[in-house]
Amino acid sequence: MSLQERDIMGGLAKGLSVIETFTAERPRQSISEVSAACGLDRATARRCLLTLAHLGYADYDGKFFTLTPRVLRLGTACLATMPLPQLVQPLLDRLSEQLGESSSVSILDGADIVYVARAAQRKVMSIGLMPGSRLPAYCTSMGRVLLAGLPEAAVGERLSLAPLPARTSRTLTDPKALIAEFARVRLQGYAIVDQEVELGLRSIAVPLYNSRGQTVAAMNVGVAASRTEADEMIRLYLPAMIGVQAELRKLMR
Amino acid sequence: MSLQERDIMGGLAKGLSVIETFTAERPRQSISEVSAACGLDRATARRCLLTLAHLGYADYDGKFFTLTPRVLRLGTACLATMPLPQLVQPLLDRLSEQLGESSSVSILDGADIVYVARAAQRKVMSIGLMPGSRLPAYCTSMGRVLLAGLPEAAVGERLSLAPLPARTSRTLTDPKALIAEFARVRLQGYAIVDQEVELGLRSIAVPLYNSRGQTVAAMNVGVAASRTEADEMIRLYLPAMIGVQAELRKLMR
DNA sequence: GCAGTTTTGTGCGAATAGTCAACAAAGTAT
DNA sequence: ATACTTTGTTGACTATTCGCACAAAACTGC
Repeated sequence: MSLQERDIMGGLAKGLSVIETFTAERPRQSISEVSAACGLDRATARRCLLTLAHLGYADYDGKFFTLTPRVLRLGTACLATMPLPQLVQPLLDRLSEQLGESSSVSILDGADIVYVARAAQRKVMSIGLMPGSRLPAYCTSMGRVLLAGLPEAAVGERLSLAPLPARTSRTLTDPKALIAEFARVRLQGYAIVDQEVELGLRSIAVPLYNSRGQTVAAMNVGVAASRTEADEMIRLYLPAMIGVQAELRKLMR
Repeated sequence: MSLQERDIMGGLAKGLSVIETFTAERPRQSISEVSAACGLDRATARRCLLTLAHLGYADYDGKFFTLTPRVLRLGTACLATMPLPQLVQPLLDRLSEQLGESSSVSILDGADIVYVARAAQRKVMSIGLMPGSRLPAYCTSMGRVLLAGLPEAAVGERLSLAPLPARTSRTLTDPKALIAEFARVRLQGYAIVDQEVELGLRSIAVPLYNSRGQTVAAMNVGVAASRTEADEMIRLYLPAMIGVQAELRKLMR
């Protein structure tokens, strides 16, 4: 065993990767499917699944395994440890009501943004968003604000973690163009994304800082493209967003 | 090792229990704290935590461990496998808008209800609710509907899993009274809870069935006590809720 | 019905993790 | 300053788990 990996528990790592193989496309999996999905030996995958079932994290009908709501405790254990959601939720509710549009807060995880708080005002997106939901960072306004706050080397690394599909005809997918856009976002202090995630949806985002000036999250306002032009968004939404940004900066550690 | 526990992986079980020791009250924990919280040897807890850190599920500053957003992938892996949230969300949005009040869907996990979908209309509760949030089943309208759908033996077991604190002066806490209330709920097909979770909050819930008639979830409408009397809720909200119940029944497998 | 294919379950040796105890380091109280 | 507690780390020994190979069972297509 290698020097630095002396204290790594293989069983735990394998079990967690087994949980992550369950997705919307594969909600019910047999032992072989799981084994193939995460590259484990069938015997090992079987033991992981039986362990999960024994602990109440999975159900087993003799053939297929499914995850149980108990798994949600793991995720909420994490959300609960974050002070950010509780702190921003009231500010977010007020902002959203004031502007009459949906507003969200997200943080970065790998190449994704993860929603941690949301105040929905009217339904704009076809996909349902809720705390814990994920979207790729490169094509979202919050993602661009968060990536713009990272050192350039780290950005390249994150972009290489996942493919950059063109979600709509307007999606920026060229890494160079994206890096240039991040530089622009860093300078102007906000990001606007115009129907790059989904046609008909525009979004503007600003970074959220803690009291030490570190970027800890991003906040956005999303609006139907038919309601507001892209350049109008700056005038209509940005001032109120900057206000929340300043308020939260005082509250965060 | 015993016969049925031959295929249980201790490392996985221990690692998951380590994740669950992180709560809002203990967001940052040292090795010893984790060790004490889940009854593991310090050496074992250390290896679990180092493994989690190595895999990106935790951060380590040399002294304290914190969970990272990556842990959320585990929980959302589960939410994503459930067809229910996607199916009910549009119905819930419509119902909520129609009635002008917040509406939610939840399922049972142990002695808790877990929110899986929510359409917020106005802020009634002091605590923020979102998909993944938990409340004790015994004192919530959705919890009572769900418990009423279980065999009586199972109900007693679930109630004994956790204490039954009186969250307000009106909370039912006597197990016998609760069992009687469940019987009433079962007969009438809905549950009303009047300020037992939180003062100022009333809620009415109905079970949601699949096409085979099994109870798979519960749906509620919550309202400020000052806006609607308890007996008014039946007339104002129940008919629309029954409509959604019938509609969903056709959609669910 | 039967052979071929896929999937699941089970020993066994090799490798790994868990326990316990000792030790070192840091903080606390006296 | 010294003794005492608490905490993190390491090593040795034991027990358990991993992954391979094989056996059994289920599912295919003829």
